[in-house]
Amino acid sequence: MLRLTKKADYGLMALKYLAEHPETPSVSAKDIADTYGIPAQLLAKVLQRLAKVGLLKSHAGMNGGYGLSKSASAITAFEVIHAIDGPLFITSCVKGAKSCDLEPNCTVKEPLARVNESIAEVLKSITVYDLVDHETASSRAAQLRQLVTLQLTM
Amino acid sequence: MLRLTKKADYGLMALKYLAEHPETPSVSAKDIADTYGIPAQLLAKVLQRLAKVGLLKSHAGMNGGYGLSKSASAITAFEVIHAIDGPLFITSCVKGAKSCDLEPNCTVKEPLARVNESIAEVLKSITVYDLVDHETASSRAAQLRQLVTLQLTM
DNA sequence: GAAATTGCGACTTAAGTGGTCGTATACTGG
DNA sequence: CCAGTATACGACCACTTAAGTCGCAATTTC
Repeated sequence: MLRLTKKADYGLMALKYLAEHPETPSVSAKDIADTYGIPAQLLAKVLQRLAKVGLLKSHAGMNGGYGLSKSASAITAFEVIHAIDGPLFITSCVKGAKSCDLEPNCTVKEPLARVNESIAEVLKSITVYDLVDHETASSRAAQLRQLVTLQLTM
Repeated sequence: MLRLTKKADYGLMALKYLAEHPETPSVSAKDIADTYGIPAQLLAKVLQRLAKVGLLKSHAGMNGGYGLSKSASAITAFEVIHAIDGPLFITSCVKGAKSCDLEPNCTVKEPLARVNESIAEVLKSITVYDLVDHETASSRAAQLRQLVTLQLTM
């Protein structure tokens, strides 16, 4: 399967929304949730986590809400996903510190760790800015160039 | 999270095992399961799926079992994962044909589809042969070179 | 002080994964 | 041709995780 959680989706959508509306300094979770038709309370929790790790700045009270705490181009998809879903491991055995408990030779783990790295680098190369629709060939090319560089220095 | 299922892990481990033991033309699911201490019946089902899509050839009866149906270097991790876990989608909304039902602007979907592509290419660049431990710098370099090429032609 | 909004924990429900069981089928060797 | 070994396959259960809800406290604005 290898899929993102909906929470991560929601988080990315919200960040994209904020990046697209720089004129409004603070948008409430409810406003964003209504825009996309997603559960407000669930989105609220997602945004709270993003605020907790410093990707968003929050403001309680009337006309409060959330705003990007830094430039959209400085926020990577990796940061967002990591903040919401925790560290990503492609292999199911490697969880935190404890390695494959009973199986001495989960021999596939080590090679797949490198695949994991590659995927992480891909996600690190995508920023919230990239999600916004200035889908030009140039931005795409720059993105790929960066990816290649990262792969080679891995 | 973004993790593989254990079934996929098992499948890759089994294929690696078969690649490491070319002298035995046919190995039973039970033998492989015992080697790694994984549930035999579960592995059996995994291998049955791999046989069904043609990655393995199976042989019932005494001294029966499974064998690679083609060279280890011709079997990609992508094929294996796809056969076991089905198509991989990084976004949770895009499932099969039906797109985001109620949400008209799941605006993140399209950019992430490209990320999905990249990940698929990474997995396609890893073969069962690569999983076997001839962990030399040269094989690693070749692998990266291939990856870069794929990314650039995406 | 009332309304709006974040912050946070507990809870419920739905879905997916991991694993087991039973049975049918196919092949091998004595 | 029979017994043993193995694949093939569907149904089923248990457990974990994800999705979503509820309730309440704290904070800010008007």
